[in-house]
Formats: sequence, structure tokens, C-alpha cells
Amino acid sequence: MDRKNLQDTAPRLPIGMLSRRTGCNIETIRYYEKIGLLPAPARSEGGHRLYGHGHLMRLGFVRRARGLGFTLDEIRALLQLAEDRDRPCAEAREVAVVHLADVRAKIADLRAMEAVLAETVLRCADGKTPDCPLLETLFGTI
Amino acid sequence: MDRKNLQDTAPRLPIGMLSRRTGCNIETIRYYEKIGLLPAPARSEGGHRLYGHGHLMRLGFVRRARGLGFTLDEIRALLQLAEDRDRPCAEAREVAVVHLADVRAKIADLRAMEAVLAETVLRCADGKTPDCPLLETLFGTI
DNA sequence: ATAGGATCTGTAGTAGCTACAGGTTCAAGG
DNA sequence: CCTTGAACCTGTAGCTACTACAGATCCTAT
Repeated sequence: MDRKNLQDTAPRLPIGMLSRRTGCNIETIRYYEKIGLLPAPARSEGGHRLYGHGHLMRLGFVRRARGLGFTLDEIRALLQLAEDRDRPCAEAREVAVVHLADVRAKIADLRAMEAVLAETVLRCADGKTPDCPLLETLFGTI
Repeated sequence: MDRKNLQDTAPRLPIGMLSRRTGCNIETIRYYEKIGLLPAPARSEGGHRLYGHGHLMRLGFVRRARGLGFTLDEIRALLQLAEDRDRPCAEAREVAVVHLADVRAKIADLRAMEAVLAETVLRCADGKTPDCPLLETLFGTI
């Protein structure tokens, strides 16, 4: 597959088609164009957007990266690296490593929350405390 | 401790003090007031906000709940329940149970991301593939 | 020719803050 | 009493990543 070829050729998909093919909704596609994540496509005579194969690839990339929780800025950087194919692997890896650390930090935070919540809900359930254990916890009385 | 007494009495803390005592920053305190999460406090002659003990409690509650990832709407509901002390425990518990499910779903999502990221980064590291495995993954070629 | 679906632009809304600008007040020291 | 500088005031705009309109135009099939 040719990642280099993100410029366009061939098929002229209207936005609705691109949306269906990528699972990315129409407003989001226009949004990505507005913020410069997706290049402006050709237009029909009447002004409708017509996308080519490169757009399909690029949008697919963006969607998969979003699915992995990369921010739009990170994705912008990755797309840059994918285009200037010189020393991209180490740098792309670096972006991913940083992001992975982020993800792990979030997991740790959420697990801490989960532990407190689960324990508190359990205490609520047993009905042995006069006042609501959840509220007591939140009021900092415990 | 009296959760009922969220109305105010006694100490007249200026906003900076309240901020320091709760660890909640000043702009956020004013924001909470604007959206009705924190009642409007008394004012000095010159118009400076003066907070009492009830505000301290309530803001502490909000902060702890935020720390557990409750949304502001959930917190609003919990505060309501804490005030109308009739049948709050079951309902408060319900809010927490729903939230706990949310947190668990987020953890599951993040773990899935983590797995893919970690694996991909590893493949980048071993240098055995000609192209960048991360980029290949994002382009959907693998 | 026309109907109705697809698309267009532009603006505003979501959560939960944060960051100003440009002004006023408060409290302590002289 | 006066001054200074910190603290405070209001109001607006910004952030992320979208989503949801309104009101207009285009495209395609009959």
C-alpha cells in the first residue's frame, strides 16, 4: 500500500459515501477539514466535496488513531511523520510511548476510583450503617 | 457532623482562603457558583465574597466527588439527596452504581487501547520490520 | 419538471474548567 | 490619614473533539 500517495487521484466520493466507508460522521469530516487534519477535497460544479482514495486512507488513519485515544495533535504529528518518510519510526514510536504512558496513568486513576466506589457501594448495600456511607465518604467524615 | 447545616453561620472566609482550604482554584469556585453548584455567599461592603462553614463542607463534597470522577450533574443530584434526608441512601447508591459501571467501561476501553499500543510499540522496538509498525497499524495495513 | 434526499455554510452548544483584561477593594505599614 | 500592593471583582473568550441545528442549494431519479 502506498502511504506516500495521500494526494488524490481517481474515485470521487461525495461526503456521505466517505462517511459510510469510514464510519466517521459527516460533521466530523468537515470539522477535520476545518482544522486542517484532512486536506480540502475537490468540489463538484455545484460545490459539493468530492473525495479520492488518499482522503479515504488518511481519514481511516485518523479514525484508527482516535480509536487508540491519540489526541488530534498527536495524530497531526503522526501524519506528518507518515508523509516525510525519512526517520519516522523512532519519532512515531516516541509519540506512541508518551501516549501509552498517558493511557496507563488514566487506567491507574480510574482503578483507584473504582476501588473506592466499589467499596463504598458495598457498604451502602449491607445496610448496617445508619447514615449513607457514600454521602459520608463524600463529606469526608470517614 | 451536620450535613443538614449547609446554610451559613460563622466564619467569613474570602475566596482565596476557601481556595487554599479546599484546593479548589478561585475561578472554579466562581464557576461553581455561576452554575448553581455552590450557593452565592454573603458579600462584604465592597462586594467581596465571604464564605461560611457550609460552603467549606459543600465545596469539599464537590471536590471529593469530582476526584471520584462524578460529573457535575451527578454531584448536583448527590447534593440534593444529602439535603433532603429522607430516602437518600438507596438513591445515592444508585447514582454511584451507575457511575461505577461507567468507570469500569472506561477502564475496559483503556485496557484495550493499552494492549494494542504496547504491542505496537514493542514491534517498533525490535527493528525487524522495514516500515514503521505503528504507522502500518494506523493505516490499517495490518 | 419536480420531488426529496444529499449537501452546503455558519453558528452555537456540550463538559469542566482556565485565562485573561481592566477595574475595585482590602489590609498593613508609614 | 494615605499609600501601596495583594486580593478581589465582572465579563468574555479559550480549550478538546465533536455534535446539532437553521436555512439555503444541489443532485438525481422519475
